[in-house]
Amino acid sequence: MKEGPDIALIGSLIGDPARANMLTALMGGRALTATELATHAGITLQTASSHLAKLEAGGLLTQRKQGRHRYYALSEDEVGLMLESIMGFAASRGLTRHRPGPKDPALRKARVCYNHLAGDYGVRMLDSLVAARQIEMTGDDLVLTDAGQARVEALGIDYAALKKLRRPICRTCLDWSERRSHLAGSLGEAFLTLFIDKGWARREQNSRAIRFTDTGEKAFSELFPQY
Amino acid sequence: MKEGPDIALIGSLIGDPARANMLTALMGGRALTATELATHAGITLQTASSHLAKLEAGGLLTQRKQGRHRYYALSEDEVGLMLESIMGFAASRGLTRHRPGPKDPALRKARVCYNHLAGDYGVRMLDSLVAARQIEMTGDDLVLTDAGQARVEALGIDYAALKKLRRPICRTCLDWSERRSHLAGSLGEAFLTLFIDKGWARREQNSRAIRFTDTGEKAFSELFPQY
DNA sequence: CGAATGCTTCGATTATGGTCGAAGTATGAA
DNA sequence: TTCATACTTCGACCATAATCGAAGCATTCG
Repeated sequence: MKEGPDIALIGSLIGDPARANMLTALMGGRALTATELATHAGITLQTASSHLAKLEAGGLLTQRKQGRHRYYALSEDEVGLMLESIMGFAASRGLTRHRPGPKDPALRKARVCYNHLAGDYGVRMLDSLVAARQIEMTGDDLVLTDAGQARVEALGIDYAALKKLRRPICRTCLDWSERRSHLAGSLGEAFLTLFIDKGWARREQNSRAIRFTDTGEKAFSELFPQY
Repeated sequence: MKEGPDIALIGSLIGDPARANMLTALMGGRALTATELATHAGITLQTASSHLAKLEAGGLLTQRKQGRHRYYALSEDEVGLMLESIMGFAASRGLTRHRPGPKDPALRKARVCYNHLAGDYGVRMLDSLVAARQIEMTGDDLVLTDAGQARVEALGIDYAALKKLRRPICRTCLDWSERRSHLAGSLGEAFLTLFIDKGWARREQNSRAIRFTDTGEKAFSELFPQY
């Protein structure tokens, strides 16, 4: 007669208002930091940390460590579907909810992320490289293909030198504004350096923004077309 | 920034182990009494009553008063779908659950329910009448059609006499074993009386069981074919 | 190397709510 | 009417867990 406690566990995870707000925020499909999620839930960072640990232990969330940030996202499509069905039923009996507002618009286009390009341009660059089969992306792992290596060398990047470094050449980095992956690692740094060296882009003062010149814009669009 | 609390409410309802066990038991699609649900949950009747009131207030359950019993069932298809998605996710990370065992086999086939036929035969009878468009069933309301009225009179039931009574002619009654509706009301009583008068069936001693004779079985199958 | 930021862990407080005993209500049976 | 069954309500107890302050760890920046 002993009934399994599993659906109760999932329910109780969703049942706390703070966690429910976090999950709702993550339903947008973008990864969020612990601090952001704490704000969404209206609780302190300590409490949020506890909740996030529970959600992760319950399999609802996955965590990506990114520098001193921790980005949380829904772990599987199934989690989203489950939440959607609950939200659908809940919506059918009352309360509506509103979407969180947009973010700072200035840095969304292009900015430096430690040492590589991030923002819309960063995401577009990686997307384009993957679409052109110059980088293979399986999950979070990036591998430069032979075609990619040739392309990189043709651009004047010293690939052999990159290989000698202990740092990974290709890494994914979760984008602050786009919340999708862009290219990090030594190759990502090399690309940004290239853009700046060529005079296509330059860093803003007292900001992480990257400003592309007109010729830079044009060259970037030719190098990394959008499909 | 105030996020709606609705999915948290639903989650917390599902999140309690006792309530989760009740909901799981109801996922079989059959209505269950408060006492049965208390047993499934492993709690006392008082506690179960409190839980059931909450689940009903949350819109997950509906209640049907039937004599001194209260039958509870999932309120909508959407509830079942929601629970199914949660169970699917929960199952994908661990515990399995087992189905509750079968019930007393003796009375399942046919028995008297106060004054009318219940059990498998009772359910089959109503199903057949509805399928033949002699009774229209909208929700819990039953209406005898013109064709149904003619059929009833052809069988020798005094429909005019039934109409004079204050009792409702057609009523649904939730079946103890089948947990689906069968025909109650004065017409239900008239049918059972007819079966007994014709010698097709008789009541068992000290039991609520109804035993059909061979000719009764045959006549019943002809009168109420299964589609 | 500090200093600052992002997050976790620990510990204590507090409150929500699950639980059951006892008593009360409603329905059916005798 | 009286008794039995099915269920609800009330009240009190108790355990779980949500919360936050303070301290600790990890990472980046200057």
